[in-house]
Amino acid sequence: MKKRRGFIKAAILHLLKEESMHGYQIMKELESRSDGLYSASAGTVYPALQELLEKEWIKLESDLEKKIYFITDEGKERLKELRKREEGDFWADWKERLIWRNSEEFIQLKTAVEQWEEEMHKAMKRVRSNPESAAEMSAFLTEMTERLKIANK
Amino acid sequence: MKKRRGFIKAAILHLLKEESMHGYQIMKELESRSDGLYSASAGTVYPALQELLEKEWIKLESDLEKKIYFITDEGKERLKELRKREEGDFWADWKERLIWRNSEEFIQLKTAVEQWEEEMHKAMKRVRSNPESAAEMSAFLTEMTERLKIANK
DNA sequence: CGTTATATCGGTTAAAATAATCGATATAGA
DNA sequence: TCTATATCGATTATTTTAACCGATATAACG
Repeated sequence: MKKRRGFIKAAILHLLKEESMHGYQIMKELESRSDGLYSASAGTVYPALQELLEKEWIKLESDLEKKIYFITDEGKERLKELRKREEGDFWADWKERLIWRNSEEFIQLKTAVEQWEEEMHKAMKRVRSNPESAAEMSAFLTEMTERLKIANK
Repeated sequence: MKKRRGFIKAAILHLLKEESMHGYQIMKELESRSDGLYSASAGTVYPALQELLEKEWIKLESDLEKKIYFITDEGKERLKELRKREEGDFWADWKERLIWRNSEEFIQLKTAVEQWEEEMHKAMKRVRSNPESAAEMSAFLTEMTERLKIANK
């Protein structure tokens, strides 16, 4: 479950499989399990809870002032299907991804890629209005590709 | 009108503004106006004609064995709106784009970009599984970006 | 005041869906 | 062979969608 879409709903199902919880508790638990690397926003959790309710994968315990959510049998089945599709430990894998995404190395790399792409965009525009520069650009990219190939070995 | 979607329909409207035509004639005219750089496929033209008919931007002349399409007043209005949005000569601009896209320079550049992107994809996977190499990758990209900035001046 | 608890909003981003186009193929008539 | 019409499924590019983010709000309790 590496994709952004649906991840929070999967995470909620995992948590509720362990024990019933308040929405706020879910938010806090996600933050806790990520060692603070992820702050779940209410804007993410509550709509996800709403959708899981509509699907009846989770339900609310009755007659309480505070909303406690629990997982249904249908929700457990869905979760089982998710587990089939993904190997490894859900939480550990997630944390590993978060650690990477919050690392200094990743942040620098991301910035470098963005800057590169911006400059590439300008270069493509330049080539479009000045086609003579295309050959130079091809040569440059070919050289860079070769260097990267060596590094990729 | 640089986008792929809708271009053929705009081109058909332009042609029919000049004179009524058969579908096949439209195909041939497009090929002719591009000096053979573009071969309009029937798979493109006939569905486009069908859609323009449904919108009643064009109509069929009546009682003929062979289908001759002509532009309606509504079609002329739509064409006028298109003209407002784009400066320059429709056909000349198109041909210029085709010449560029069929040029040796463009083809080489496109290949170079594709190969670069493929190698970048591998590099990103490598970094993901070996985060120590991220700093090296960032440095590489930063160097490339600087070189490209100089060329973009 | 901070924490627990619930909720909504609009903008951004990433993913999904859509459909235009391509290229191949077919039929028919001269 | 050329003129003329049409369809198909895969690929590609574009558009649409909606999940998520971050901000904000309300309320109750200690």
